[in-house]
Amino acid sequence: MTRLHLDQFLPYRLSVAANAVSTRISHSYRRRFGLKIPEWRLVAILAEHIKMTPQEIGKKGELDKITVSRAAAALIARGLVAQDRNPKDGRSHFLSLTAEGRALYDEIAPAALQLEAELLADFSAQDRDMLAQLLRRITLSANSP
Amino acid sequence: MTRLHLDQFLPYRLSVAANAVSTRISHSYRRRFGLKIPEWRLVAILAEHIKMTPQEIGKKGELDKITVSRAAAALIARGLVAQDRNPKDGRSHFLSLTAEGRALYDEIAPAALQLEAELLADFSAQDRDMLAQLLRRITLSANSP
DNA sequence: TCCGCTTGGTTTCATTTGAAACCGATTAAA
DNA sequence: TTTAATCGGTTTCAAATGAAACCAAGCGGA
Repeated sequence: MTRLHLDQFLPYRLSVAANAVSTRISHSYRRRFGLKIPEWRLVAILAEHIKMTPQEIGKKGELDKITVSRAAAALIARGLVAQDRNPKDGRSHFLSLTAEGRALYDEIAPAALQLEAELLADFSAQDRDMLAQLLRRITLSANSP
Repeated sequence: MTRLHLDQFLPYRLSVAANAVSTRISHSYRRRFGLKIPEWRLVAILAEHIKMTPQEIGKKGELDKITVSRAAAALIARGLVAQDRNPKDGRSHFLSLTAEGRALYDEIAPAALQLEAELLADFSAQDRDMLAQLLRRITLSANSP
């Protein structure tokens, strides 16, 4: 039987990599824009979709409903996100970026891309595609019980 | 300028993948062996190294000293890990697995490998190597500046 | 229509996490 | 030596997270 070596154990390597990237990034977002990761995700999703219910956002961004709720509350408090009534369903509501939210996004997006570019600085285009694809497969695999 | 699409944004994909794998795994460890991830890491490291100071463990396993300290305390309380004085330095001490800790490890290791095998079920050997290598590079890259 | 069941979202509470303060032991400098 | 700075590790405190309870609003069958 193959012995277990932590160094070569996928869940370990994955966790270490994600952690390294995520702390690097989150410090940057936090410091420069006052956003936590879920808040940033929510902004990014709304920037791509105009108008969404919390539930749709959660599904799209792999955030649970508690997280979405809290991130939205924080962003609304800062005037970056607005809430509309959902005429179809009184329990729910739509979220969207305000002009101010959009402006912040327009400022963050290039910074985010820049940071990604730094991380991937010495990856070829093939490497990048490969990595993206492998991560997607792992995600599927981990989610399919 | 390339637009930002969350779906294709590396930090996002990486975080989603790591999260999926990690929640899957941590539930399993927790339920079956009563271990949290850092505790499991500590056990795995001690299984490979016999005797180590908390500091060495932290370096080896990418755990900060607080985390190591707490994991060790929990494991010692359960009788899975023992503490020896470090004759060279009175501030520090050595940690090692007890017989009981070793026995637990011998039970977990195959389960961990099994779980990894499931996650990687439809990955070729090349895919696995590629993934491992890419993750390592990303980690370095994120930690470097 | 009424009543129980589900559903979207929020709140509460307990647990986890990380930063900074802390403590005793060691080293370096005077 | 004595004293100051540093270092390994632990503790404390505040913030972040997740599970479960909760609250309306909608749904569905009698």
